Amino acid sequence: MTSSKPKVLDRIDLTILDVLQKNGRISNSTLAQRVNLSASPCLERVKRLEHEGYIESYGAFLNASKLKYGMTAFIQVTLDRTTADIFNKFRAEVIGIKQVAECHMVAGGFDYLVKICFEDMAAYRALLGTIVELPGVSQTHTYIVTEHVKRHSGVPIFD
Amino acid sequence: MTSSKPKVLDRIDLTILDVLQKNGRISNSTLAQRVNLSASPCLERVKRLEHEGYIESYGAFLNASKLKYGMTAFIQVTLDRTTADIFNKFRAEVIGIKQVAECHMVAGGFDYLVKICFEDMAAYRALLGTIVELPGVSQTHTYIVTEHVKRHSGVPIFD
DNA sequence: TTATTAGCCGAATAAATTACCGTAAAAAAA
DNA sequence: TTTTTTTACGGTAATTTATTCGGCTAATAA
Repeated sequence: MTSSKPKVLDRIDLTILDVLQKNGRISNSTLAQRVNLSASPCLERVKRLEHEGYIESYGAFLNASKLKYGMTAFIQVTLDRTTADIFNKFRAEVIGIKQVAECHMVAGGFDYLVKICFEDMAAYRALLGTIVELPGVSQTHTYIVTEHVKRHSGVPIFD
Repeated sequence: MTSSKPKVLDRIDLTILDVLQKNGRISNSTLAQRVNLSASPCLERVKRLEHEGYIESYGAFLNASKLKYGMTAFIQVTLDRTTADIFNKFRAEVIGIKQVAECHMVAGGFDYLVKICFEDMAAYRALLGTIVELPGVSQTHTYIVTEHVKRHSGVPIFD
């Protein structure tokens, strides 16, 4: 037997996830203090949480405004035919657009909700032109974001 | 003179941002190799990028499905009166809801676009009930996410 | 009870972080 | 052009951290 049992996460595991989600670059020794463990079992738990897939990756949150991507918009996209082929082509191409921060297929009125980031209205027009030309796109509607009320709040750990 | 000049980011700075955005927990020494610097000037640059606000924070991306928040939806929210007071109250309360992953004020048809995560439809109903009761809410429309085509792609660094 | 397992601590060592200094190249001033 | 100043680099060394390993303890199962 190689696989380990699907152990339930205890309070310490959850605290580790909560801390790492908010401070991905904390040192293991500091993390250990936070959860009242010594360094070795703490590191063991972090490794386990990574290997079991609870932690998918680590990243840095950058200031988009300082990097010329200070504006955000959501574009509702409707495709003209809902065949698997059309969907696949659209997906493949939209993923390749760097300014597309997110793209979700949705139920409830249109097909895709695309979140984009860009510098100014000129960049927006160019980007919209690109998206309108994607395979199968029949109509779009844009909502420009005027204020970020809440952003990258992670997964709720302690309710 | 205490403040430093607003230096333009060079290729090395941009590479550092690009790498950290995708791998927030990389060690400084490995990062230094990637950008062909020794450890000390590399660390200096990272610290500078943090202090100048290019890097806002670091985080871990968790697997929401394994943590009982596998479903996502976007809720369009319209408020009944558009006074500053109503907006402020709504903002203050929506921020406090843990399952609200994002909330954006938007122009183009309704007032707020709220992204929520939840476990199942029972949890969704409870959450929608909470949101409908928030100060000033007059109507909502929900789009359930059926597929994540693209997620947490960061800010484009190299176009 | 006894064996087994899981999970912890602490020590030892390897590695990384971080501050400091000397140097060289580039920029600014003379 | 020459000198001065600034900037950014690399190397070194002290400190801190990561990581491995052995052994202890408590809970569980036989």
